[in-house]
Amino acid sequence: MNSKDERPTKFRRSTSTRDTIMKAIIDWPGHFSAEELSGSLPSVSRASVFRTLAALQESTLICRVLVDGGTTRYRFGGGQHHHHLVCLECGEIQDIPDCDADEFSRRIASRHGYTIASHQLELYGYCSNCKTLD
Amino acid sequence: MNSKDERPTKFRRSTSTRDTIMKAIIDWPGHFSAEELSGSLPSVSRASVFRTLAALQESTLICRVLVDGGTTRYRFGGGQHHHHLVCLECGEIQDIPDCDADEFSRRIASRHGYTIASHQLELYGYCSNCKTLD
DNA sequence: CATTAATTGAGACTTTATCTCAATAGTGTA
DNA sequence: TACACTATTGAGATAAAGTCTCAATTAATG
Ligand SMILES: [Zn+2]
Ligand SMILES: [Zn+2]
Ligand SMILES: [Zn+2]
Ligand SMILES: [Zn+2]
Repeated sequence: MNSKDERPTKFRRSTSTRDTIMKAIIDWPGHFSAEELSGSLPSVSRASVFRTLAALQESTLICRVLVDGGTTRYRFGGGQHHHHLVCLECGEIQDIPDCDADEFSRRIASRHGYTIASHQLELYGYCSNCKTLD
Repeated sequence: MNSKDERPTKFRRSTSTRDTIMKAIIDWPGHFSAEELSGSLPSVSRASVFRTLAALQESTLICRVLVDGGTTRYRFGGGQHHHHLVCLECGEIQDIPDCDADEFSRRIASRHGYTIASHQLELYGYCSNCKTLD
């Protein structure tokens, strides 16, 4: 699936509700919570927002960012596998396009007898702005 | 902090409540949810279990495992930084003692102007048992 | 247009976690 | 040991996050 195809396999019909949600996600500046997204779309039910968010995560159209402390935020994923850099001070989230995990994965997989299907990596730290303050 | 010191800096007094919780965590076979831990300790309040769990995560005495799909499980961390291998079929969770993230971290850090403080990596796949079934 | 099944909305419900605050109990000092 | 001080706890209220139900709506197909 490429990033222009806004309909994951799971969806069998295209609907205006989902168009509305997708547009909001793509246009959202930065990251958002499910609740924030839902709140910004009064014409769409909460259930639909959660359903769409869940379905989109199966593709890489949406990525879930695990903010330190356990809160979950989302952002448009652009259709590319990637990881995140989260600033612990200001909360900024940057995408990291490179992924080095494959070789590591293979080594671990053979050592533990696993077949690796996916992985999740998040880096936490301080952005250039925040590390010069305090 | 080493794994024998069962009192993170955040705690200023040692209490029997926390001793009870720590013992349950150390003795727990495998991973558990906050609710399961709390349920197994009727003499300890839920709030104390959550408070202790949160405090212990600041050290590596407890590690939080992010199970695919968003559920959170915990396990005794042994005081060592490590990652996890989660079986998507049976839910088994293995610790991965090696961590290759440092070099990757440094490269990303300089490229994005970040100072990296920590990271989280989880691998998802199928254990040797489950991959032969189905 | 009619049929069929996917999708939706509204709200109840569940799960997970945090908060409040009075009561309890460590810890250091006398 | 007794006292003062304050960290910690318990119980329950509350909040946050996500799921579920089901009748009504709507896309797709012919
Ligand atoms: Zn991303
Ligand atoms: Zn990766
Ligand atoms: Zn672990
Ligand atoms: Zn690591």
